[in-house]
Amino acid sequence: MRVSSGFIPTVKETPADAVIPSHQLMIRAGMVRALAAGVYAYLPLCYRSFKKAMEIIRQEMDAIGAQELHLPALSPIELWEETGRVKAFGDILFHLKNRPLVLAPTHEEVICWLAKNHISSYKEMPQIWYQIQTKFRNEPRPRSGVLRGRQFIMKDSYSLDSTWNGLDKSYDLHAQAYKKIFARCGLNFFIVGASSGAMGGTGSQEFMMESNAGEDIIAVSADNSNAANVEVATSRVPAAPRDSESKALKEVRTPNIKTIDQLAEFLTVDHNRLAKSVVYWADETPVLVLMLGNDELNEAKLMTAMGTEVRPIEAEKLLALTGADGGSIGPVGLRERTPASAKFKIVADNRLRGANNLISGANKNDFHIMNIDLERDCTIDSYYDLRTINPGEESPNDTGPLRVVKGVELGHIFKLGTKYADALHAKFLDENGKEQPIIMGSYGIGVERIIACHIEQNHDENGIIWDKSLAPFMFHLVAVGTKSKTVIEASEQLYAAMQAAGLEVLFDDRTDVSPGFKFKDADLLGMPFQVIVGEKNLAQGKIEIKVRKTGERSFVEKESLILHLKSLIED
RNA sequence: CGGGGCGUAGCUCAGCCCGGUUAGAGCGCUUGGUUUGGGACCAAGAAGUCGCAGGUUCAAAUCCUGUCGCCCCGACCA
Repeated sequence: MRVSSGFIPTVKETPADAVIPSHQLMIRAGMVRALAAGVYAYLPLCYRSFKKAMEIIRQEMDAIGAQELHLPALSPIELWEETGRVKAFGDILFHLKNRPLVLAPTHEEVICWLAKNHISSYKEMPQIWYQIQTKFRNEPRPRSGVLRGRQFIMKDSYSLDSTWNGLDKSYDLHAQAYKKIFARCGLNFFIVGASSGAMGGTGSQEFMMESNAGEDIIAVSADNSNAANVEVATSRVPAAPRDSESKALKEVRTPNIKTIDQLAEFLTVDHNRLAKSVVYWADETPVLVLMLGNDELNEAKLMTAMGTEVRPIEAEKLLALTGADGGSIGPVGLRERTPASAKFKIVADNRLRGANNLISGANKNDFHIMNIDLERDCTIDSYYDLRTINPGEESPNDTGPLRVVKGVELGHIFKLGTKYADALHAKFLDENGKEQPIIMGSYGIGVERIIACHIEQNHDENGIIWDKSLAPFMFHLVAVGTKSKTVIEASEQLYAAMQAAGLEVLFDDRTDVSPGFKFKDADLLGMPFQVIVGEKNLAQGKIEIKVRKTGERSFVEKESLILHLKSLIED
């Protein structure tokens, strides 16, 4: 491809609307243009990279015996009514105005329809079907360039099995394939256990990449072997100590003490003697939550523990119920002094299980109670893991200290089970002639996210730095000094020779821009190797090669250039 | 859905508060000339219903109302 006649609209200035590096660079490098919020045109350079990523995906999917197919984007809304997903997706689902059709946000229903009509025996399974297609979701807030769009390219595959063991096998095949795919794309990823959300099903894992542009917060061990969403993450932290002797309760005056730190200092005690109280509503029930020291309550964990939505109690309401303000609440005597109708629940974090000689609020402003024994002096309804982990704490499987990072979800694999087959009556006859629902799995990868994440991870102040696996072109041939006939001739010859040798080359043959302009563009576009043809080097029979990633330059004899370039690809 | 910001030339933006020449700059584009190893220079040009609709006014890019679009934060996110 020649730059002079190609469509690569680069821009010097950083576009105002783009905030994250990948978005800025994809616009500056002439890869994408936004047509509407969350809707992008993928220009030639971009699409070449997409095709690279898709080809890697295809190879690895084919390798596990998956079969590629192509499904309609339009599907009858009736199909989605049957699985209850018109309601589940809500506003995310794009509806058509003049036909009872929807734009598919994913394809479980269509796969299930196919399976229902054509899979009737256990002998016909397992099957793995996949598609690499555009999906449509009316995201309430598209953002971060192509990372969250209203239409996007997704590799989605679906497994059909006759047994639960079969599903496990199909699922594991995908997990293995995904590891290979992301590794081949040069991405650092980690795997986190995930909730299945509205997809339903019995298990799922996410493939995440660490990135500041990410929307998920993940705790990951130093060696990336252990990762979990902070909403469920745990760490190794010691429990509060239990002394052999529980001392007698004692009320102490603690004037103007508002925080745990102030309290620890005022009473000169360690944090692990302090039980912090926070009060929430779980539906209409007030819940006193005890946390050790300065441990932060994790609302998502509380929600899971309570099995319902939770929200912090209002300050006035708390005062009205207990007669004390937030800083002075505690478990001792709480139920006695609050109206029975309130039905106060008291729960505590696991770190406090059975602890004694604790200090907590006295339910009286400016007073605390010392030497509380949670077993002797109050009734804890339940203990749960409720704390938010902190960076630096030891990971639960002893694989080093945890980091807390933002992550982008690159892929997600689900064991769906029989939810869809049940709803759409996709059944088969098993070995005993008994009718059973088909057991499904579904497995997605975001193609745009592979490219955008790669750019997020591989760029500098000058532009993109492509990995060889995803680069639109392996080589960027730059003719410097296009007034010189020798340069023009030599670069044209090289271009032809490189193409003949099957090398992917972008040829900057422009005669109307300065060398500096070409160099800036070459760095911006970020092909792995720049092959620079200049008059001075040419006079000595040499061609210059610049490695984009390192900036390292070398000079190669013109005659041996093609061989040399081939060796560069091999490394 | 809550909060904030922005819509003026292809791009980045000034002008708006405080209404009043013919609406500007830089980049890009066209033509001619000079340049050519890190986003060159000179000259001459083309390019805008100031997002849209209504209102106030002798007069609106500027003030008011509505509306549409875009970005950011939050909520949400198979």
